[in-house]
Amino acid sequence: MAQPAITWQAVEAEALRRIRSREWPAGSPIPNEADLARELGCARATVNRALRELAAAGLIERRRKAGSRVAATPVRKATFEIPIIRQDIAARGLEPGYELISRTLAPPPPEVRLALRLHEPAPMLHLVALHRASGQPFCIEDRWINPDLDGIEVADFAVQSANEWLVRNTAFSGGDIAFFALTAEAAASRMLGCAPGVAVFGIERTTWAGAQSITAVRLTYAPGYRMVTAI
Amino acid sequence: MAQPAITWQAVEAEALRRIRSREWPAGSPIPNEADLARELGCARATVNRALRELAAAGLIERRRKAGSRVAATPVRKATFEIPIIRQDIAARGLEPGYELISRTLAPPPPEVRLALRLHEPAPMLHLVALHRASGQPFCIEDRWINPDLDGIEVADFAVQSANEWLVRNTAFSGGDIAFFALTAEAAASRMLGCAPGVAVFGIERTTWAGAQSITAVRLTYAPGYRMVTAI
DNA sequence: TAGTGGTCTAGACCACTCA
DNA sequence: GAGTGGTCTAGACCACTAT
Repeated sequence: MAQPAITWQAVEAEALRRIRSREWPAGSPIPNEADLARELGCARATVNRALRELAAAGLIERRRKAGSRVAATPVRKATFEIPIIRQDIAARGLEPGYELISRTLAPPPPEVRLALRLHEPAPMLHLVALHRASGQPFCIEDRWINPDLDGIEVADFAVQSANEWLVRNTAFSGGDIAFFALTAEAAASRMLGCAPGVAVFGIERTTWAGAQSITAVRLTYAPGYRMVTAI
Repeated sequence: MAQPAITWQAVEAEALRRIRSREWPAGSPIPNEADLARELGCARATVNRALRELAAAGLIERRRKAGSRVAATPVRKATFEIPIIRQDIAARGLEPGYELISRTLAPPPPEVRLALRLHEPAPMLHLVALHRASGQPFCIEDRWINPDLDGIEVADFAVQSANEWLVRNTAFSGGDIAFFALTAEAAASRMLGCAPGVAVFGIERTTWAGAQSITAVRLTYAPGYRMVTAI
């Protein structure tokens, strides 16, 4: 090629410019890929790649036959990573610590059964553990695990957190995650070393593989925790 | 082509199978794109697309020259949408309401200046508003806005929330978002109609366009709010 | 320096979906 | 039915980086 090729990033930037300058107003259709490719002097695949990125970011909507249009109400999509807790602690420059508080086999409470879509109150493995960051309490991990998972009978959760064991040893097809605020009650405040009644950040996550449920976990973070990401 | 083409989804599924079956163990290198394409009988671009998706999902790590390897500690990535508050309320089947509490021009507090990377304590537009869901308090919007934005002098924030005005009327190049728990103090608890000291969910967001800061906002949700997404 | 992923091109066929 | 996006192919060049 005599000319340097147009990159898909350049096409994306140009499309973004047109959206922001209202040259392509919100809610209105934009040219089809073939026309854009001709206009910008690049291959349709390049335009496709650029527009696919914008669609993934929620800035345009694409439909076959109907074409693409600028999203009427741009929805910002933010992606954040759900790290292994130990890595989250290490990334903050602190020393990760882990302590298994209890390990029992018991029928889960109704809300856990519901979250995991279980019909029968069969016993599950219940673990409670405390993660520390440079000695300070960081997060309580309260987890229910399907006791029929391969290899779980030999897993030593006193040494390795269930978080890590599961990530490394189970497949996984889907799940839900929820973020919320809760009040640290007596037991939690004792473990986290804070006053009872303090507001703390919580995450509940459920995962399953096909029809088999894997685990439901509630993470309760020490006061002051912030989950941060760039958009 | 006599044979139906191999799709990138098929390549991705096959790679996923090998990772989960430990045929490609965690942390170990996988074949390069050209070899995989030959083995699977498809074009390298197809393999590239599949592996790019897996890399975006955090399951493999890719580096030029060094090749690709299975991530030693797979990081789950979740994407969630940051909706306009009114849409969030409507999506819950409730009737959105909006009430402007105050609108002033004042120098922002230090934490807001810091978040927006401002050096001078120039006055900014300060809005406080309450969003309601079917009459019930839903969320407090406490926002600082750059008063130099185009068209802002004619915007009527008593009618349209700043949230919506900004989404529709400003460009935007980047920002930060943070999620945390906080305690509803006197003023907030009064507006939200809850007891003081209750744990509530908060979001702080900062956005700017190039070197120009746009807005910093803190959203304080009524007790019980959960931010949910699928992974 | 050489190997690997990143990307572009030009052409083609297909799948979805609106009219 | 026909227009649009979704994808595949085969070949090519480039950019980054480990050695």
